[in-house]
Amino acid sequence: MQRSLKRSFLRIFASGMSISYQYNFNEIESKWQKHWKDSQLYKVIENPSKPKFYALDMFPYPSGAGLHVGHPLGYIASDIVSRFKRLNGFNVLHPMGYDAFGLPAEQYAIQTGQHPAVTTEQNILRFREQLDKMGFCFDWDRQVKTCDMGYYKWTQWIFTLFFKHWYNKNSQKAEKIADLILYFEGNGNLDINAHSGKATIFTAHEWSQFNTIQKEEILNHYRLAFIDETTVNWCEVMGTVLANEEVVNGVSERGGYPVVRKKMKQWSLRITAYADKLLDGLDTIQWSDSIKEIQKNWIGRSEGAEIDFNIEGHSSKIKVFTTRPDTLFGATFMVIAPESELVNSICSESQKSEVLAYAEKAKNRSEIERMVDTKKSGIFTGAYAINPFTKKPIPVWVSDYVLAGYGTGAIMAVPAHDERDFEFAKAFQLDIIPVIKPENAELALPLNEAFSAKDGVCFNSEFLDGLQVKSAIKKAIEEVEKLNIGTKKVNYKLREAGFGRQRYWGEPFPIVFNDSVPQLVNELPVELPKVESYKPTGTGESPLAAVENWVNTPMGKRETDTMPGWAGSSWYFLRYMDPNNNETFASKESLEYWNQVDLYVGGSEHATGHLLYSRFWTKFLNDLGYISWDEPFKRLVNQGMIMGEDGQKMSKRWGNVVNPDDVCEKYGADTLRLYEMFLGPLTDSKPWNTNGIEGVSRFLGKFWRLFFQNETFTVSNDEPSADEFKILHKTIKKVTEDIESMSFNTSVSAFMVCVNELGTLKCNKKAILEPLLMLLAPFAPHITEELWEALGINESIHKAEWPKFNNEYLIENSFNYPISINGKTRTQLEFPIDADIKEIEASVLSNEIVLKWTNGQAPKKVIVVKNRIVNVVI
RNA sequence: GCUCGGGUGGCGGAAUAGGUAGACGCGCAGGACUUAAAAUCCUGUUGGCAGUAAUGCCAGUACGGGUUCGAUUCCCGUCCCGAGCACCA
Repeated sequence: MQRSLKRSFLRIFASGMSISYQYNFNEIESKWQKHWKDSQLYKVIENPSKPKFYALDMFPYPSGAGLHVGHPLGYIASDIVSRFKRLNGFNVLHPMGYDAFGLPAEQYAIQTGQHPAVTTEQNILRFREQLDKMGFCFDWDRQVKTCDMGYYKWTQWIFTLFFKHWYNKNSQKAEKIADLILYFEGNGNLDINAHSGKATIFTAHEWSQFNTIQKEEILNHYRLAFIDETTVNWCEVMGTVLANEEVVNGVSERGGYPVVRKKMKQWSLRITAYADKLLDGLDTIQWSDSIKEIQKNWIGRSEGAEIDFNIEGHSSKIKVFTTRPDTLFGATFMVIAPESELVNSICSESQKSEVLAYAEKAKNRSEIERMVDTKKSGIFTGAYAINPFTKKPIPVWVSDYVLAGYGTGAIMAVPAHDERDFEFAKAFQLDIIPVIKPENAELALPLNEAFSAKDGVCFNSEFLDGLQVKSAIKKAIEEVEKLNIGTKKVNYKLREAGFGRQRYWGEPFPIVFNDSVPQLVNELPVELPKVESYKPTGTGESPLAAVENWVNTPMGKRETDTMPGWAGSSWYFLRYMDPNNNETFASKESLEYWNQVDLYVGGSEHATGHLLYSRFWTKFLNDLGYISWDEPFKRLVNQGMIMGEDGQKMSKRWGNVVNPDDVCEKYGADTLRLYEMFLGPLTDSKPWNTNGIEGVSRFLGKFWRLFFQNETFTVSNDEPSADEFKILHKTIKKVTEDIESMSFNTSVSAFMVCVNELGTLKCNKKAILEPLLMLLAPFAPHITEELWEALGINESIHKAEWPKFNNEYLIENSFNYPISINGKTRTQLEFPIDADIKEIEASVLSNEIVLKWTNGQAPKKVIVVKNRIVNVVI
């Protein structure tokens, strides 16, 4: 009695108001959200005395549907890391904004006539309201919206940089077009090693004779932003060009109208200049293997040779790309793409009408037809090429299995060693001559499939006979180069990035045309004008084309296409560093301080779009010296999808959408945050489970009640016991490690274990609960702040210092060994931590359960792994 | 077809420099408190067999092999699921 009276109890009343035994999360959360906002707790300013950490979420497109519980998953994870880093002494940049240009807002405008700016703003307000309820530590002063003029001014500015630069393969850098022109004036272009289009060779004198239009045509081949003839998805019924995602299975997503491929002139960015850098850079960043793999495949680098084939009776040649020059002796025919210019020029008179008819039909084949019908089709041109090694004439065919856009649009066909060529040869009874066989075996002839393996030996191949494929490739290229008919060559699947959209709701180009010569507009921004109608013009031009007083300027006619959705998102991570700067896209100092994004969280669906383009723009800006690094995102984590309770994708269509507002209302934001983390590993897809949230909700209730006795807030100043310290430090260790490895589900579990154990011990000691509050603060910022205040601490818990882990509390003096017989655990025995192995062995062998198994026999072997396990082999 | 992931209780998932499989939570069953309910707390919960019970034995991490004293973890083969690419020469 005397002792218990002597125990000192602290009874603390937060700011004169007693803290309720009931955990009123709604009250607590709105109280602190307001408080944090008023006190600008999350305001971030550059502070060179502190190390920085940049945690970024992929900014959302503000759709009309609002957020469902799947959207904030990644935001919660990055929020936890941000808060954790801040508590560990980092100055953390954790911003949010909106990817606000795009199709859905425009579609909505077409239907309702409401200006996209208006509906976008409404949607943003709704998003903001939802985000605010979840207690994120975003610095909203740094918000960016890609559709703001103050933002897209700089998107346009970056475009002007692309326009004003070319890629020099010698320096491996983008350089000024102005300098290139100076060079042309003095030297022509013979010695320029550029990543460019097909520019013809000219001398300095010839250059001086070209007129402005001719000069621009040439420069267009060099510019990194250039006008290109590209294939677009044209929907005749809708009278508009469609984006790839608007075309599903060859028909328009809306209405299901047929879509054809149509050539059109539009802006492109010369991303292929950066193909190698984009590939090599992957080795320097911490991204998931799958995303790296997707980008690798997308870039699709392959090494081989380009070889010219003479055509009998023609002066022109057929240039082909092949990765297997070692099989040249087996090339028995050639195939050119239907789009190839050679189709018309080489085919014999007798074949002409048939060939042209085939080519025409193949060119217009829709995607859907191509997908359904993979049988080989083709037609003989009547022309023969000469195999440069065998000197034999081989027929030239046209077929749509050869793609115009890859390599040279023509191939040498080696049916014996390529499956597609084999199929074609079978269909049209063409010669199949094997030239590679397995190392220690003969090929079974006649072949019933192509032998395409790359580990084999050449035969039937004169000077290549007996060589392994790898060395034969080398030798064949040497020979081709000696004969002056070809050269070593690297090819990429990566296409130039189409940069024009025939749409209204996007960034206007800072371009006017004067006699078809594009010129930069110097005054930025070029403002997006208001229009009467958002409907497609039917001509394939954007609705801007109808705004005559905007299109026609004293300088010339404006470009009426707008930039694609990915323009604004390719550099937004830089703007957050200095979002309100009117002088430059971001100041040198802020760029240098915040530097690369340390952690980027977002969906994997952007693997070949946004994530590739951002890397491209970063490398380009690095070339120009605007930024000092050449990869934007050091570490990338792709959160998984949260599916509906029925296991299907969460969507209005299935009626399985869970709204985070409702969850916050019913359980509180802290519970929502904790539950989303507890569901499973961040990167996995997993279904939502309404029952599951109860468990997390109960946990927070238990946690809250640790601070109460007899329904009164009561925390003791007593010194904790060894057990209590052990529980705390075990949790510090686990949670710290788990946050670093982004294993949030297991840290929530560690909290539950900790609270269960402290509950059993009825521990209410300040020395334990105070550090525990800090551990939980990144996950559940409101409840911890409330209890922190109740402990009488004035400064916010989110400005505190992360608890230090002390291993001494975890040191045990004994270990409970699992004792197994033949690998199966049969009992357990406790031994001192430093017990002698011999003693353990002797003691184990005399144990009665072990004796039962050994049955008096001496064991074959006894394995003792110190402080791990004992295994007795009998 | 090719490439990359992944298959663990009724469910979400823990545990891999090889060392007690199923942490934590849900669900379910039983119990305490209550006139009752809610809330809260306690106990049990991989399957099979045996036993009144404590408990014991057998099987078990998609399937079949292998390496090892010991395999969810490493190796080989098969099946299934998911994602990406898809005539790229």
